[in-house]
Amino acid sequence: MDDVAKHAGVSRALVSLVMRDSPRVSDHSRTKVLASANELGYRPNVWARNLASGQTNTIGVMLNDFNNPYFAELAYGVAESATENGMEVLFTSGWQREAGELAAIDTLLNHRPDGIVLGAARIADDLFFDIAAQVATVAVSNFSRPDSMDTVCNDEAFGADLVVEHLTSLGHTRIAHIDAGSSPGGPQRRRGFSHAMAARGLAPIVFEGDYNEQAAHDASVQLMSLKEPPSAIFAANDLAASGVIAHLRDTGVSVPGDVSVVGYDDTVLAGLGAISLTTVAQPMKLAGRRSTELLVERIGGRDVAKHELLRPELVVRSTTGPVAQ
Amino acid sequence: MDDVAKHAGVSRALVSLVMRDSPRVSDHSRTKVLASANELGYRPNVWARNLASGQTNTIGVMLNDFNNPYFAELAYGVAESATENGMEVLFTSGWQREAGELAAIDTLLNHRPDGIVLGAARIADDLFFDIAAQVATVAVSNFSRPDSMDTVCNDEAFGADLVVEHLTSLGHTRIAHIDAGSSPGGPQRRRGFSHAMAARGLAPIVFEGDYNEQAAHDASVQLMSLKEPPSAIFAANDLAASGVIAHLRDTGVSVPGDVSVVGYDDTVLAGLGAISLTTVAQPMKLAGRRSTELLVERIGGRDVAKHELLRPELVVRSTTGPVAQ
DNA sequence: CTGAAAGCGCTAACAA
DNA sequence: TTGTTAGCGCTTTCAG
Repeated sequence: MDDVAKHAGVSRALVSLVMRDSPRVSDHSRTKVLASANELGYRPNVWARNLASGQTNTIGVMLNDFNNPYFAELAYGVAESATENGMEVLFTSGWQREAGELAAIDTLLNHRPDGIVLGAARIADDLFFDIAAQVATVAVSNFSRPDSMDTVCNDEAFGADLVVEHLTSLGHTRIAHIDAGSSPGGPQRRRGFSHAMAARGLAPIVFEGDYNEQAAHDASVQLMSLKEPPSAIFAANDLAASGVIAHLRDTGVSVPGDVSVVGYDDTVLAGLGAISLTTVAQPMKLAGRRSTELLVERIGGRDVAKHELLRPELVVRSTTGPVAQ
Repeated sequence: MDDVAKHAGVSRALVSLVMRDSPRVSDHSRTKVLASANELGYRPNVWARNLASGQTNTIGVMLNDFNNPYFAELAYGVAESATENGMEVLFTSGWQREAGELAAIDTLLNHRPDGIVLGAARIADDLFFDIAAQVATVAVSNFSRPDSMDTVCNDEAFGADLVVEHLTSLGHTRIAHIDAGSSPGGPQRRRGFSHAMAARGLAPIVFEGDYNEQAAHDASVQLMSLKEPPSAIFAANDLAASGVIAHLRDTGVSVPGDVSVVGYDDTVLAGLGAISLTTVAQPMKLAGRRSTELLVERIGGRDVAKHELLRPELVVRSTTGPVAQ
């Protein structure tokens, strides 16, 4: 910094002001300093800056799983909004294991970001409290509502209702849901489905599954061996829907000719030409944007918790059709 | 730190030694200090530590795209190996755009990790030099070989040869490759394919495509309208293969009855029950592990570049079969 | 806009 | 094994 000051013929304090984008520097000085900095290959040392200022201008994001497009969208939303707010973003992954999540959060906390967003973390509630006590925190897709932190969730009940509405409008009445057990969002989707069916005077058929192909495949086997198999299956998510479709195809059942299938999440695989799955799109990018904004507010001083509920949309593709005559 | 020292009744220096896992501290003092630290909720301030020590014990990873399982595996390998080496990992994404990559690398550089991994970065070669001059760097899946940095690549030619060997052993002779143009790895795969075909006395059919569904779909349309359409198609990657399969299915061509299709990368979508694609698996997790290890060596003082070439494997699923009679 | 001075929380010699 | 003493590179405050 001294070198830059010398090179530009100004004081160290001025260089500091320029590097911090202070408004009270003349344009002339600013360009001069910037030029010198560039020429000397000077890059402010964040550690020193953080140490002195107590701020990082960085937000940390813990993603339960890098392998899930659902989180990729969330990450993108956070990054986009953070850039607009002049902040940087660092990511860690929990690799789908709770121990991994803990380590990931620890890494984040070690680097002391100004705020963190927890993507569908499956850690215990009191750990959430611990974390929120240390740094501004927003939890995404976590339905517990501790008042110490903000949350952003999807309106799962509304999504389930969209699915039921779509299927009934196609004439389906025997509709089955393969759920996600107690995995995050699972209970909400199941409840939403049951309500939506009941509201239309239909009996909800629910089988236990999970957010993966195998569990859904197995549930599908049971489902199709019922005396009166359903004419439509609403799977826990896209991956589960893929498992169902694979099973139906293997057993010579036409999709959507004989049975309609709906997924959830609108991940890349749903859009694949070879699958083309009707599904429910969650606004994860928006969730990411909102998370960043909530964090910025928190950092700015807000101290009451906010809880957001986002509305999903139905994306109709080729795996749903009129009920067979 | 002072508080902890006071609480434990020792010197600040001792606390520092304990926090750094120094071997020359008595077990008695260590447990005492650790207990106090825990009780007081003390967490060493990394900024101060980094500033004073000049080290972060962190490695940064730039992934071109969070949405690609190919990178997720790489990330996992890096993380796993880093943990074993007592280091932490921070990720950024380039969101598939060059400007994004630059920003992502900048964020990483700002936090001054001990080393960085560049996952299939598409930035210019001289930028690589710039970066490698600032910090220990390893480039993954980048075939330029500047001696200032280590590289880890997949043996694309070998992978292409595996595909050709598999298809010819099934009796195919009219085999087409939809390539990835000049995208990373594309030229290598194309060349490997041509060599493998030529080595077996077969004429290589090559159409230009890219690493996405649409480009492959379009190429497939052209390919199938040839006077003598191929009996097997080797796509640039799994996504491209999905585009090909969608087109074939839409036009009533049976896979693999009429035409066999092979992908590349063995991403999740290849394993999907609804697709079940024969593909080439790249050892990306291993690539991640090797990257970390190379970095650790570099940080440890090695100053000659190492370049690694990893061997892919063929994964046979349901989209390839004997040539139609 | 400048210059000086204090200090962020820690590490790294060195001496005790 | 412990205590002491300098910094690490920056921000912040304040008077000019």
